Amino acid sequence: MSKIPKILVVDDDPDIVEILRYNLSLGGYDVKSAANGKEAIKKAKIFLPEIILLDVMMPEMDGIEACSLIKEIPSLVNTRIIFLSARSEDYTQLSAFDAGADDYISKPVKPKILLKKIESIFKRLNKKNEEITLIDLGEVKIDRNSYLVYLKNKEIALPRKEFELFYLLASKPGKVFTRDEIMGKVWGSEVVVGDRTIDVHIRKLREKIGVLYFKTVKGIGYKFNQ
Amino acid sequence: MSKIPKILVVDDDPDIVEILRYNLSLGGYDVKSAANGKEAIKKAKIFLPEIILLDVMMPEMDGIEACSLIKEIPSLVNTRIIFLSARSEDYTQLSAFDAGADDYISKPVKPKILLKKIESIFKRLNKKNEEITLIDLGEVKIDRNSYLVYLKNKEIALPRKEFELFYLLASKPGKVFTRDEIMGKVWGSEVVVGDRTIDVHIRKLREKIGVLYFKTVKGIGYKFNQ
DNA sequence: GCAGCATTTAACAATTACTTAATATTGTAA
DNA sequence: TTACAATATTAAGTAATTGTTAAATGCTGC
Repeated sequence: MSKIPKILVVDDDPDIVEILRYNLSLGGYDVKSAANGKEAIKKAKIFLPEIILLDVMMPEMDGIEACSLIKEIPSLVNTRIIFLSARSEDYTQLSAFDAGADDYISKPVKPKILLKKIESIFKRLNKKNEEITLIDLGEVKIDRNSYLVYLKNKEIALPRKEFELFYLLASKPGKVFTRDEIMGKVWGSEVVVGDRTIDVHIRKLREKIGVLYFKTVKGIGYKFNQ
Repeated sequence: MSKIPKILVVDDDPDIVEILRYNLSLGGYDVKSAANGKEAIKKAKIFLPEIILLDVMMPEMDGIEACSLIKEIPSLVNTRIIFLSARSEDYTQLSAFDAGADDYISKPVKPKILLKKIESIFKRLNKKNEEITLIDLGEVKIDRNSYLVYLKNKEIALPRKEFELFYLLASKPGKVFTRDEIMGKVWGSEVVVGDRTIDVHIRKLREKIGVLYFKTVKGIGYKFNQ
């Protein structure tokens, strides 16, 4: 993601808008604001924010209604909406989620929590775009949704690391993944584990999926062959 | 929704009652009125309105007290209550919501705003009724309306958290829900509870519904299997 | 304020996943 | 072919996650 993430803040109380705007700006976001539901919808259409912070209680059009309307605008279907409210009862939460809310923060808003939430939403957004939930190679299928692998329609459950490794290799059949690449993507670049760890996992995969699928390229790494 | 929506207007000032009655009638609603809290409760029990407009300041029994009492009447639990008040301070709003109010309009009431609010409440009410309240997987049925679970036609009552967890997992059979996901959707993302809380609830479900339905995906989360 | 249930915590056990270490085997370049 | 570095194979050790209980805490209706 290269662009600066955009956030629209909607609250009828200018003080709250200012506090939020200040904190979010510090967090490096591109912030705009609106004072009510109507204005929010108008501005959102032009601004196209990734996230909208929406007060539940507002004059004229309340947040829940605004949320419903926003969710119906095609260019904003992927916009995440976070509600702000003084009440945190189940009732409100429920109708908020019915209206299409993605998260919920109760007032008074603590800047740290807010920023954390926003960050985690962006992380999720980016992840979603990268990830495909199903790799379908005919004989072999890998379903991230259920964390299952299908081999000739036989269902196989794999432990996490094996699954991730398999998923990585199968994401580009025929491509050779270097050990460094595998290490970085499956284990994370900070984790330090021994040389043999990858081999052992490959072995497990060969055992469970079939030897011929996993080709060693000596000195380089491994590749998956259909 | 085929019936004409019913609204009960409660205010000690006959002029205000008349204005509201006039505007709401134009809006196509079936309107009745009461002049104080006591009368309101009496009439509400018979009239069974979907919405009650309740003045906060009234002689004898104020709106907040009346609201609390109304919310305790079983046949009126689904009735939405909108407060009317000359004051719009936070203080009033808070105690109104504590009493179970669903919305709030400050006087002088602008007919347009009033009608819009009412309309949006009805829209929400209807939407809720339309929404899937029953998950039917054959052997297993989960009914949101009654908060009951049917297992091979045997009725099982679950406590709220267990129910919500079950409902979430069963909403997408086969999908693995991560612990974070479960936490966010069942507990709310702000709530902080210990690591073992989810496990304990899963355990209860396994105990009551059956072990084989709930699959652990170690390192990821849980999924429901039919 | 108390009874009864719901929910959470905490401590520990059990299980599973992951890593390592030791050794064997393989592929390849000289 | 030989030497040797890279990889394979095991089994065992270690770490991480989840399961289980019981007890503590919270909550709700009387």
